[in-house]
Amino acid sequence: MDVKTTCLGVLAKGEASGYEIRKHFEDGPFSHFAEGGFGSIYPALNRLTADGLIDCSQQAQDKRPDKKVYRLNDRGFDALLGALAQPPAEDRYKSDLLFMLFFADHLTPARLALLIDARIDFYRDKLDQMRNCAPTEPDGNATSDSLGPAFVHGFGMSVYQAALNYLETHKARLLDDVARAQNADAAE
Amino acid sequence: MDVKTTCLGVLAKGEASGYEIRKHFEDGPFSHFAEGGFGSIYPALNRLTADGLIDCSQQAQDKRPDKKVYRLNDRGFDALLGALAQPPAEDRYKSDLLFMLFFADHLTPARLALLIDARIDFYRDKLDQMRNCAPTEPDGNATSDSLGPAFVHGFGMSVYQAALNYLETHKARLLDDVARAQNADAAE
DNA sequence: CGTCGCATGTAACCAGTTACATGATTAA
DNA sequence: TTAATCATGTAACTGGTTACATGCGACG
Repeated sequence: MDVKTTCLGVLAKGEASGYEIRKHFEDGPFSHFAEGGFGSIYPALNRLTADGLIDCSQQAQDKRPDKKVYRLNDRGFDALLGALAQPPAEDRYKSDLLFMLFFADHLTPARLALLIDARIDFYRDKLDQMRNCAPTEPDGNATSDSLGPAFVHGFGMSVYQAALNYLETHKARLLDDVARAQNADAAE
Repeated sequence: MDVKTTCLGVLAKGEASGYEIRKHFEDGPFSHFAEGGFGSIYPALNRLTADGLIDCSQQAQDKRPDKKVYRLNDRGFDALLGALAQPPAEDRYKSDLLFMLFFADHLTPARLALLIDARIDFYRDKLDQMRNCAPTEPDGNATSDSLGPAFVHGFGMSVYQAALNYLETHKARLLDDVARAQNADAAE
């Protein structure tokens, strides 16, 4: 599942420019399981246009480059369905932070606290942000096409919440244990 | 944080061959936040040897290629500490499954069930496997160098458990809602 | 006066994946 | 007999990241 397919997915939810697509990857409902920078999105969009899966309508703007708004067409929609019918690749998760914390005994408690606090803040912000863009309508009337987004949104929040809880409840203990172990070492 | 650094990390916990390192990425304590296949590990190991960060002792074996066991040396350890002192890159998580579930309204309930059940099984297996290789000693005596691994291990289990719980508790509802929405559509 | 947000793109680079090459042993 | 485990490696590919290029408006 490459950037091209991901773009198809974003466009299936509504027309957008390359710039807006990237925002979806960063902040929007796709942010916790997809990624892509300008350097991959713009070429992908050009490729999809050349392949006839999306249409582009140029909108002239004052003192700015033309805004190119892309819209999924029927062939593009079929291509998306095709990707959806494929067996999914395994999730991939990579974390520098966990790698570092794995070697907690080689870090000072101060640095550990810094690293963990930064991540706690990150999760708190992320959760706040997600609470403010829940995909279900305020009146509770879920439309058929918000079922998936709502499910995925809830999944993301659960996982982030679990991560946050873990860090909050185990941080002090880790700091403590590491400090004691290092004092013991120094005393030897 | 590239494969070279990750290999350094694995070797800091004990000598290993390329083959064994890959197993650590797949099953071992590094499996939930690091990855790498043979095609990246072997070149990385050769590079680290050339750079003088690890030492290699060849062990002849019957009817098999020589087993090359690598060991971290002082320079390699310093390099690891250097990497640990760097600001960590953001976590990256990519999930085909979540992307697919996002478009639940375009999938049949049968396929949704298949996808979700497969993932439920995955998390159950993973959690079982993790329970059987907890980094704390059975007697509860944590050594200083198991503090980090134990913390990271606990983190991973919490997050997997949260993901599993979510899928288990919300699966039926999603299937139901999607089926109803699709029936309504067909009736129109 | 700086930097963030808007807005698009290219080119070089690089890291990692995939496929290939080899081959014995053991369990299903 | 088929697949998995052990065991190492190379070469081609591919995909995405990074850095560069351009430029105005708004906010602090």
